[in-house]
Amino acid sequence: MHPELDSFDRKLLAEVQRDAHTPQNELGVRVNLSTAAVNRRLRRMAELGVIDRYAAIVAPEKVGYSLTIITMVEVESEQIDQLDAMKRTFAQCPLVQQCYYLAGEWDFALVLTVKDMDQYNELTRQLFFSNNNVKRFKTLVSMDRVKVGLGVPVDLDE
Amino acid sequence: MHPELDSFDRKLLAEVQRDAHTPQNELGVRVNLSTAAVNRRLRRMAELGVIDRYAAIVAPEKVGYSLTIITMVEVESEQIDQLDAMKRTFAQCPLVQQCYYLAGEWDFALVLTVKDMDQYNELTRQLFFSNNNVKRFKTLVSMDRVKVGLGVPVDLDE
DNA sequence: TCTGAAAATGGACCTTT
DNA sequence: AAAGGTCCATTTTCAGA
Repeated sequence: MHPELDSFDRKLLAEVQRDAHTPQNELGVRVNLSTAAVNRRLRRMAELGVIDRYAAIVAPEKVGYSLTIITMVEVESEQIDQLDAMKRTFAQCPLVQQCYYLAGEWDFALVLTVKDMDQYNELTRQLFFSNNNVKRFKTLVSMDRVKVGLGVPVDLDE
Repeated sequence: MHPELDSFDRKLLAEVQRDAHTPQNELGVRVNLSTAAVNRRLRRMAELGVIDRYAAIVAPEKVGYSLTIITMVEVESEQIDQLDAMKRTFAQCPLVQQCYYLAGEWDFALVLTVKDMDQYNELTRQLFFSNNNVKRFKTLVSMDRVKVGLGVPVDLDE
């Protein structure tokens, strides 16, 4: 089902999720592999899509986006095309960092980065009030981004 | 307050958040700067902490973590040391991708990646049931990761 | 795994504003 | 001074034997 990843691959994944700028020879000494082997394995995992991409992680507060907000959204209609339209709207908005479509009471959870409450207020009009498929929404203000990342666990044993 | 970022810096940030593997000479032609200037600016932003780090983004479903769950947690006591202990617990758990400490009804929102419901069930025991500072928690199952990222908007104008 | 070529990074130095 | 550009040394990546 999944591509075969052996224990070397998984160790590499763990390293490279933490810091993608570690040179491959250094990775080699850490996982006990030659530079070339590291290179081949990383390339392979990128081709397989296991490694989706490499990205710079920017500290939001350093660029003026110091407010993180989580918004729960309930929709009026769950018709596919309505939902798809909403998903597209949310996905396209640069202030929406993350959007999950949920089972249960709430239909969407959004993680938003904004400069301040004013900006959130405006966003609120744009995304929710002016969208007549939004039945209600609930705003949760983050006081502390305790842990933020996209790290996927890798089972180093097994 | 924030470090000064001019329009070149912001363009670079946008590029590099999307794909950190673009070579600096290519970045140079895109933003109209020499390779050396690109290099200096990226390094400076890394030193300033604007660029927190570079990371490989792994596709969770490709490594067997195909379930994303959002859990809301309400605590019993909001004493600082109790809270800190919880924050540490959550932050340390590899299955916890993200953890936000919230104002209002719920105290924490967690974004979790797990293999399946069994694993979530077990995690639930470990993190919530066996923690007597957890008053209650609510599980929201994600059916679609509509948008997932840590991208911070950069104001290309201004 | 080793070796070497090609590419990318990063520093020195000079020039422009 | 502050920042850009060019050129060069070093480091890193990556393919072939």
